Amino acid sequence: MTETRTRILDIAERGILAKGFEATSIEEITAEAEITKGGFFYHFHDKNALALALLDRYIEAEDQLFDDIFSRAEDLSDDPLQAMLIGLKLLAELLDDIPGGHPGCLVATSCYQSRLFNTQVHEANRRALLGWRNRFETMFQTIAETYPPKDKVNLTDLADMLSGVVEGGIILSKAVGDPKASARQVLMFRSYVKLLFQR
Amino acid sequence: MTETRTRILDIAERGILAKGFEATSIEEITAEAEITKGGFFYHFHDKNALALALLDRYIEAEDQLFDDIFSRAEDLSDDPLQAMLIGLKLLAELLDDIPGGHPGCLVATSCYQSRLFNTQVHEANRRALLGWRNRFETMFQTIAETYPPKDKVNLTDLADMLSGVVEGGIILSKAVGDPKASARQVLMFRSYVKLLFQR
DNA sequence: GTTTTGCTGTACCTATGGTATAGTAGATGC
DNA sequence: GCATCTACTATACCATAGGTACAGCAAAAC
Repeated sequence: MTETRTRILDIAERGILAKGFEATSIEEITAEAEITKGGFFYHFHDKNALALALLDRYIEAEDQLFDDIFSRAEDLSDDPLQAMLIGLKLLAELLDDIPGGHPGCLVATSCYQSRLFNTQVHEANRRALLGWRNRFETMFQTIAETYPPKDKVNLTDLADMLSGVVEGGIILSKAVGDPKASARQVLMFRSYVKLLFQR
Repeated sequence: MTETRTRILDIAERGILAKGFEATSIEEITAEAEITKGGFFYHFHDKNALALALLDRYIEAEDQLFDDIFSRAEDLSDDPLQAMLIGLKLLAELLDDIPGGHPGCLVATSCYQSRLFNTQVHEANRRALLGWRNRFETMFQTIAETYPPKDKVNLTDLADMLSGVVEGGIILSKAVGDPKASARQVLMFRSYVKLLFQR
C-alpha cells in the first residue's frame, strides 16, 4: 500500500459517493492526485480493479464499525435484547451525526450498475451482505432464546431487514433530500425489534 | 406519442433495468429499434430526456399499481388495518410473481447516479417518493384513529419505511442473488404493522 | 398544394477508458 | 558499487460513446 495508491482510493471514493462510479473519470482522479494516467494504471489494471479495492476497503471499515458499535452495546447491557436495542440506537446516532447525511453505500451503488462490474466485484458485494446477515442473525437467535417472538418471523429475513432498511434509508434521504431519513429508518427497525421481542 | 418513441422507451427500459443507465448505450438502443441516431435525437434531445420520460412512465405505472392493489384490498375489508394488511400481502405476492424477481426500481437507480442526471430528473424522483409517502401516511393515520399504536412512532416515517423496505429489498435480492428477498421484506414490514396496531 | 411530422444518412467533434512503450529517480539487495 | 526492482513520468495512440449539424425525403395533416 503506497501513499499514492491510498490517495487515489480516497479521491475516487469521494467522487464516486458524490457523483457515481461512471461519472467519476480516471483523468479527473489523476488530475486531483497529481499523477499521470500511467501512474493510475500502474496501481489498478482497470477501473474494475479500482472498484474492487474500494469495495474491499469500504466493507472492512463497515465491519469494524459494526464491531465497535455492538461490542460497546454489549458492554452497556448483559441482556441480548437490550444490547441490540442500544446498538441500533448507537447506529442511528452515528448515521445522524455524519455531516450532510450518510455518504451512500458503495455496496448498493455497485448493485445498481450491475453489468458494468465484473464477477469479482459482485462476489465481494455478496460476501459483505451475507456477512452482515450472519452477524445479525446470530444476535437475533440469542435474543429469541430468551424472548419468544410475538410474530412468526424468519430470523434470517429479520437480519436482512436491517441491511435493507439502511440501504433503503439512504435512497430515501438522497431522493427526498433529507439527510436524517436514514437514521430515522433505523429507529423504525428498532421499534419493530422492540415490539417483536419485548414481553 | 409515436410508435417509435414508445419502442425506444421499451428497449431502453429493459436495458437500463438489466445493466444500468450508463451501460445502456444509445447506439445499442437505436440498433435494436432499427432506427438511426438522428431518429433517436429527434425524440429525445439527450440521454437525460430519455431518463426523464422513462421515470415519468415508471412512476405512473407504479401509482396505478398501488391504486389497484389497495382499492382491491379495501374491497375485501372495511377495516382500515385489515385493508392495509391485505394490501401488503397482495404487494408481496405481486413482487414474488415477477419472473426473475423485481426488475429493480428506476427511482433508486437514478438516485445512485446522482450528478449524472439533471435537476428535472431529481425533481421527478422526489415527487414520486413524496407521493407514496403521502398515500401511505393517510392510510396509517386512518388506522391509528381506530387502533392506537403500541409504540410512539412518526407515521410519516412509517409510510417512508414501506418505500424504503421495497427499495432495500431490491438491493438485497440483487446483491445476494435471491429474487424473492424483496417480497419477504414487504412481509416483514407487514408483520411490523400488525404488531404496531393490532390489539 | 404546402407545411409539418417523423424520420434517414453522413459526417464530424469531444471525452473517456484503455493500451503500449520508452525512460527515469530513488530505494533495496548482494 | 553495480544491478535490480519499485513507483512512477511522458508521449502517443485506439475504440467507443454521447452529442451536433445538416441535408434530404416520404407520408400525413392542414
